[in-house]
Amino acid sequence: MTCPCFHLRRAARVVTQLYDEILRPSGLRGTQFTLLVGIRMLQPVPVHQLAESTATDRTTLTRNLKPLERQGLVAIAPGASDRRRREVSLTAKGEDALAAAYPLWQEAHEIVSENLGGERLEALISGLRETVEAVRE
Amino acid sequence: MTCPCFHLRRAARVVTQLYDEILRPSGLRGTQFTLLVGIRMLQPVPVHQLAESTATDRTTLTRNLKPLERQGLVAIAPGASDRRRREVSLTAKGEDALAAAYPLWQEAHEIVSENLGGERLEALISGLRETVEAVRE
DNA sequence: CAGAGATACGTGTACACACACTTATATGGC
DNA sequence: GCCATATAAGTGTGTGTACACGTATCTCTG
Repeated sequence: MTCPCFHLRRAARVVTQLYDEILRPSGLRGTQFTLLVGIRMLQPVPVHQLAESTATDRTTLTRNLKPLERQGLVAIAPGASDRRRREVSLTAKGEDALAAAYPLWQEAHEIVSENLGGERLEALISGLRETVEAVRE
Repeated sequence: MTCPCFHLRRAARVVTQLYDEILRPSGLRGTQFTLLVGIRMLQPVPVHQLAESTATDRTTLTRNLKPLERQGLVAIAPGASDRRRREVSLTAKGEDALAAAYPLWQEAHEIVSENLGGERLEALISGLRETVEAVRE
């Protein structure tokens, strides 16, 4: 079987499990780490823009933000100029959590990079980028 | 950001959405289609072996089989030689559903293949296979 | 400036995913 | 044959994912 849907999901499962395991001491999941990084780059950012920039469904993002908000890692405030918007930012606690998790994230990255080979990893990520662009128009 | 976990998950989301959309008339999700194909190849297959062969957690598989069993597409019977096992097979209805969905699956595959380019798709899938092998030992 | 259409967002529902924990059955050493 | 251990599987819980639908707010046209 050469089904891209199957292979993408399977690889995502395996790699996510590795990241979750390594990141465990930080209390963050892999998805949560990357979401916090995304917020950090764009903050304060309305939900729809965060959804667009991560190719996540808007309603999924609402749900994914829930545990982070509950833990006090992100703050969500109504937009000043447009009251329909809800603008997401990191809290100080969120910054700290990200900083604490960073070495673990690096460790996970190195494991993947060493096991797969740096060049192959680069090529894979390029391929994944191209795939997103190709499928998403 | 060159995080493999992020890029894998993002690409998996985008491609899964495409497959789900194209497969919709069949009533199957992309994951369900590939799971049925896996069962078809190995049937009758105990849950743990199906989990191993798809790199899915065993408990995830139990849950994923639920809707398929409810729709009567798969049958799950206690193992004859080992009563701990529960052996999974396609029903006739499951075979039919797979056959009906197959042209749609082909269509989705062609869209990805044409948009990305056949060679790139091949390379991507090889990279995904290698990734699973590399991370999984 | 009123109302139509567009935009931003949340909730209900259902599936996908996995860890911790528990139960049932098989196996092998004694 | 009995019991310790290993193996196969399910459930509880929490997160990740998205579609259908409904609500609030904005914008733009008449």
